[in-house]
Amino acid sequence: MDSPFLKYLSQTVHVKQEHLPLLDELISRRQLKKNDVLLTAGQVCKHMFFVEEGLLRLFSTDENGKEHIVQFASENWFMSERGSLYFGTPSEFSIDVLEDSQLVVFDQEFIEKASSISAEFRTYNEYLLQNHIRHLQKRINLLIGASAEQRYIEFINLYADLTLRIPQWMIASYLGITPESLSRVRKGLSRQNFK
Amino acid sequence: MDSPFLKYLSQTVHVKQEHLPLLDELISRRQLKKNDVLLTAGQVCKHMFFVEEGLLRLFSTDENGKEHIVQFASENWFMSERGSLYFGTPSEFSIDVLEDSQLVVFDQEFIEKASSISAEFRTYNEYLLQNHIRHLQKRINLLIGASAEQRYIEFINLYADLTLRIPQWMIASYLGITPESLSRVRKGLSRQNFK
DNA sequence: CTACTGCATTGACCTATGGTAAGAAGTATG
DNA sequence: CATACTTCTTACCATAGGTCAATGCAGTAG
Repeated sequence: MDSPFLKYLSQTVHVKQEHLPLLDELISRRQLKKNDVLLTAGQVCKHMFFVEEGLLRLFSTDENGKEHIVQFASENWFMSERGSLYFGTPSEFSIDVLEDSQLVVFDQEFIEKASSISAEFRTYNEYLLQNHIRHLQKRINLLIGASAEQRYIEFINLYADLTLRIPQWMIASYLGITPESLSRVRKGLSRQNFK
Repeated sequence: MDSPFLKYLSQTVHVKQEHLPLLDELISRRQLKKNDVLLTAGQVCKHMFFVEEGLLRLFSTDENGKEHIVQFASENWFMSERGSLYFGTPSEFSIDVLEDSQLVVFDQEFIEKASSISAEFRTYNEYLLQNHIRHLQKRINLLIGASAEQRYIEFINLYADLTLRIPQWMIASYLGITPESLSRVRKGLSRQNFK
């Protein structure tokens, strides 16, 4: 009964003990394998996921079939295509599984119910939205103003743990460059005794 | 009494008539001139602005003194550095005035009070956050996956009105390219009979 | 009218990053 | 163990976009 999600709700979201069982009733869990697909572009996203264990990615596929990674989510992160979930419109993005994963699954209705049950949950949900905006804005600022090398350095500072779990070509995709370019960037950094 | 802001609250946010005077009491207005500065990077952002008339921009300045524009706001748009406003941390970004403007000014406390006075306001505020995220994500997707030309075409489709009011070098800055490059992109498009 | 200022354009040249192809190393699979 | 696959790297060339400098063209202050 002491799942990572309940622990997170209790310790991080500060949901009161008495409310935990009420929320626990409303969620379900899924066990997924590497390469499983959770959302395909064109579908409406009906769920939000909380990663208890594993790793997910949110990405788009362009007209040439190239994938562009918008977001990763590992342990204790939420993942969804919020635009599609909230507005009920088809998603431009897909979500799939990079490592065998254990997920908590819920929907928009859960968020509303949980917000009315627990004021702390409501507050935390707004915190998540605000934080997400801050993060995306910072990333845009890097994309319009910084070199591939600077962006890579930012990435490994921010996601040191993920850097080891994610193949480099996916990091390149997240940074908006090709795997070959990232390889060259890394070579350049290693020549400068970086790391 | 029929200010653009109250009209917006009533018609777009769907705040009830009886709540309008309560909210109106809590705001103030400012009249600003082109080039006035509303927020300087390094300061904590204390306000959110609603543009009744005029045009604002949110931008960063990099170590070489180059400006990178993150966002514009014209009539009936809200502008703030939400990260700094919500978290109380110093802003990486600045806000200034591109055209003589009339603004409604309020703070985070207003948002909370207004949310408790008017359920419609609370709902709309969450809508704004969700919409902002959707918009930023889309922009990131373009920055990591699309050419300067594609991004420019997206921009003028989305902001046809602004395209005429904003100097091209600022549009270039928003797109993450130089003014010279934008000029060449435009030349290329005109050769293809674009527009 | 003249001078000044800011913006857009253009050309010549340069640099960062992309495209392609190949090989090396590691890892999964039968 | 053998094979196939994925990832990473490297080399070579191509290209988008950056840099710098010059020009032209308003708008506007004197």
